[in-house]
Amino acid sequence: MTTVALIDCNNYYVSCERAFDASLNGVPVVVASNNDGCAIARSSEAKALGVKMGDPIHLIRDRLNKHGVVVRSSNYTLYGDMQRRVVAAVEEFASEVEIYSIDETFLDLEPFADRDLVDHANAMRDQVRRWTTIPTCVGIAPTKTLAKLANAAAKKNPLFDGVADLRDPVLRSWVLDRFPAGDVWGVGRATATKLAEIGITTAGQIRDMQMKQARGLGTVVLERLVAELQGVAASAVEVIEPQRRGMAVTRSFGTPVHDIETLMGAVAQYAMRAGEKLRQHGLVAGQLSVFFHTNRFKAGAGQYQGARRMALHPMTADSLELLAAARRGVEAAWRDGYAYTKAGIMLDDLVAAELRPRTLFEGDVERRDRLMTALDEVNGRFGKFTAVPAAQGFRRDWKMRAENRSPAWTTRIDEVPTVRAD
DNA sequence: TCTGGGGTCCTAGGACCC
DNA sequence: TCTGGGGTCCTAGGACCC
Repeated sequence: MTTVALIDCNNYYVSCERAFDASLNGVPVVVASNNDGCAIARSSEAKALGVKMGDPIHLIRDRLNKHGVVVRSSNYTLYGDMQRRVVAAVEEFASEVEIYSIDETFLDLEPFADRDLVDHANAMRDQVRRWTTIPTCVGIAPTKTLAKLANAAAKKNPLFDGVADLRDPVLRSWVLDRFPAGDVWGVGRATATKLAEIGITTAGQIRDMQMKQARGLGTVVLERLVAELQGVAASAVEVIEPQRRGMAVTRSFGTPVHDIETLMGAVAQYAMRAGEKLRQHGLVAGQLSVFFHTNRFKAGAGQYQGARRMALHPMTADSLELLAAARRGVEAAWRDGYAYTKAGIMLDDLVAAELRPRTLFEGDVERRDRLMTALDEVNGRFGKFTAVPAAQGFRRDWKMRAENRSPAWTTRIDEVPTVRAD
């Protein structure tokens, strides 16, 4: 038997915004996705007003205004930096820590299993609060899937007061019988529908499925899920970050793009950013895909999706090589006469830079490496886009909207909060 | 005017091989 | 006229996650 906990930050992006702006406390707050498109985080007050995850901001604008909901553009630099602090606050409470997402961390609590784990979890929550101000909930159970479920129960049911320890089988069954099948981690819309067709609507019923039935209805994924709900771990708390398989830089445009030069400018910026990400992770890529498409939500408008995949040999993390490949892809896939609203670059076949296969005719790789290092340093020190290739252009009409972005409170010296005594 | 941006894993089916 | 029985690898697409 293992003992797993999941600690999850409440309304994470909103809580990060509130950490540096007390005026947001007690009022409804929504954090919008890139381009100020959708609601991706909501304070409890905003949830109470009926704002749903993924609601398009422009469709609910009136309601937001009427209730005085504060809308913040997303500030991922801030959220990423705050995550580091949360993880640091949590580490001493577990033997192993797996960062699962920007606001969730799995903990191996096996060595602490004979303590009162509710007390243990509350001490951990206090520490996170003190270090970051961020409120959290904790779920404890024998497997990760059950810990996820326990966490959801801790959040939803006031009875638990923020910490649900479901190691006790009787309590666990009680919760599972009342937990909607579609809310179980790993059960999405398609699977929920299939389950409902055979009368399965609770987590308890999924747990009681025959393995063969689970396999037949879904795939091995559902089979594993049944095992996890039965308390048999199908996945462990993983400390080591797995090798990444792919990487992407994609953005919607603030205004539609009609000409290839402007599109190239956007794609050039994404290529530069993709190279930077590769180098940060010490990786090289073997394949680059570029795509661009029209607004699929717009009925009646001409629709087109352009995409090309280019092999990169030698494998590379050189932004200028990525840029050249992306340009060739755009040229090949371009079609006049459409209003493009989104483009992106995806990298595949990722390999650690030091394991990169060598080829003949590579050119002066070291010199280019030094150029890229210099580029990263300049842009790191003086801000993004200080040094850019001419192809990126100087006008960025297409750039995304972020009208209510909070400052980089914790990561840029010129934007740290100041306190005045007057 | 207007709907995010990342990721992972699994399966089916085609191409190709002996 | 006859037309096996395995393999592997790759890709596209679906489903799911935050």
